[in-house]
Parts: sequence; C-alpha cells; structure tokens
Amino acid sequence: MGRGRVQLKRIENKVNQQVTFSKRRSGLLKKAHEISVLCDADVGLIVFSTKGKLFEYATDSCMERILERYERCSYVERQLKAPALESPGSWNLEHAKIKARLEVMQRNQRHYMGDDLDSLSLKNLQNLEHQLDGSLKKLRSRKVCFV
Amino acid sequence: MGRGRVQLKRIENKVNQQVTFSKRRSGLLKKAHEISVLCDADVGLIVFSTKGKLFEYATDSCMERILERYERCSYVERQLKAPALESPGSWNLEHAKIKARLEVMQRNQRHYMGDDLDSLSLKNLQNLEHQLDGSLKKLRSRKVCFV
DNA sequence: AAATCTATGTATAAGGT
DNA sequence: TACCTTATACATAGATT
Repeated sequence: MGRGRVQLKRIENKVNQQVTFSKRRSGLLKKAHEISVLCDADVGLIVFSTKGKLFEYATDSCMERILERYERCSYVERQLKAPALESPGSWNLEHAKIKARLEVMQRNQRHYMGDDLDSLSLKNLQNLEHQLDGSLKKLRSRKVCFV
Repeated sequence: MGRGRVQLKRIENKVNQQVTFSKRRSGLLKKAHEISVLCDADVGLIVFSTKGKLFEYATDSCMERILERYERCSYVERQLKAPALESPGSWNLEHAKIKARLEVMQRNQRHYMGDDLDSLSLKNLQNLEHQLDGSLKKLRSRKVCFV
C-alpha cells in the first residue's frame, strides 16, 4: 500500500504508528461496514489503540447484540466440547446467555479484587491498574463530600 | 475493487454474495491482524455469515480478553441502554437466582469502576477504598514478574 | 497533530477452468 | 463448487503543507 512495502512488524516510530493507526482504523471500520451490508453479515469490531482508546463498529450499531450472540455461540461450543458437566436439562437460550455474562463478570470481579492476575498479560495488568487508579481517584473525591 | 464498481447494498444473488463474503472476510481478518501488529492495537473482530457461521479474529487469539476489556470500558453505558430485558414469563428458580447474582455483580462492578458511589455510605466507601488499595498492591507485585 | 496529495501496493469483481 | 487469473478499484505510506 502506498509508496513503500510494508513489513508485518510493530512500527516503532510513535508518530508513524499513530498516523498509520488512524488511517488503517478508518479503512478497517469501513470494510467491516461494507461486508456487513453487502453480505448481510453480522459484524462486531473492537479496536483499542495502544493508548487504550476504544473504537468500535457493530452491525446496526448494536455491539451488545453481537456480543451476546457471540457468547451464546461460544457457550454452545463449550457445551458441546464438555458435555455432561453442565446442564442435562432443558435450558433455554436466554439462560445460556445470562450465564455466559455472569461468567465473564465473575472473572472481571476477581481481577478487580486483585485475584487471578496470573491469567493477565502485562498489558492487561496495565489497563487494570489504570482503571483501579481512576476508581480510587473518583472514590476519594466522593469521600470529600462526607467531611 | 476489481472489475466493477461496487454499490453499498445487499448482494441479492446468493452465490455472488457467498463468494464476496468469503473474499472480503479473509481480507478483513487480514487487515485486522495487520493493524494489530503494526500499531500494537488490541483488536477483536466477530463476523457471523448470513447462515450464522462464526468467524473471528482476536489479538493474541484471546477474544475473551478483548471482550472483558470492552466490557470494562463500556459497561456503564450498556447498563443504561439495556435496562429492561425482563421477562415476566415462566423462569425457573435457577434462572432467577443466577439473574439476581448478575445484578449484584453489576452493581459491584460499577463501584469497582468508581461509579454510582452516591449510593454508598462513608463506611462502605472506606471498605471499597481498602479493597481497591489492596487490589492495586497485589497487581503491582504481580507486575514485578514481568520486569 | 491533522488534512491533503500521489505513487504504489493490495484487494477483489468478474470471468475462466 | 471451488480454485485460478487479471483488469480495475481502492487503500495507504510517505511526502508536503
């Protein structure tokens, strides 16, 4: 693309990386939208920049719907892979969905409590640290109201 | 692209749609991977074909990680948007229980994120602060392992 | 840092096998 | 149906402003 060949490796120059990110991000979102419309596909695209900013595209602007569908889908797969451990009975889809969400939240919560950190990469840890720091700041400014 | 101009509308011919889907899907996945590597971005891409088949790409092949991060980022918004998924019908006890747990966790999570603090007493705030402080300590000692 | 400009590399729509 | 081929449209790297 463009005047130079591109090597598939991290762009070290921060400025170039940021420019390329911006250009390619818009291209990627556009193509996600195109395949969604042209091929009647359900698409969810989540992109976090290096600095942690979120960009997203979802068919019909409803990421929630896509993620629920994804969770249902991967939940079902998990069910098929590990059969008799779980539900023998007649579970409906709604239940599977809500159960999958609960599982995700439980894992999140353990992380918020500083547990199960072994499963997180350095980058994840940094994100979490940033989140917790922010929470503490908010909390402390709230405490002031009680003084 | 290719020999014809493309109009951004659903391809009605099923065969063409399927062919285009297959080509564009691989292109999209490739570009998702490229931006992930080149720009050190965290990318999650979910695509369901018309027929419901799932295709996905995630940085480091870990979609759950991306989705957790996404949930952390957009959780509060999603709560506000999707309040009443209530079903008045015949839910069994198991479902009711699991749903209640989810609600509790959702409220907790907002607190962990430093939101909805108005509903907490000073004592609760102090407990939460202590918890978050502890989490950060654990997290930072875990980070040391990466140095 | 953001917007615009082009030369060039890629993706892909049609068509062929 | 699925895989080649190729002409063309599109995306974008690097430069410029």
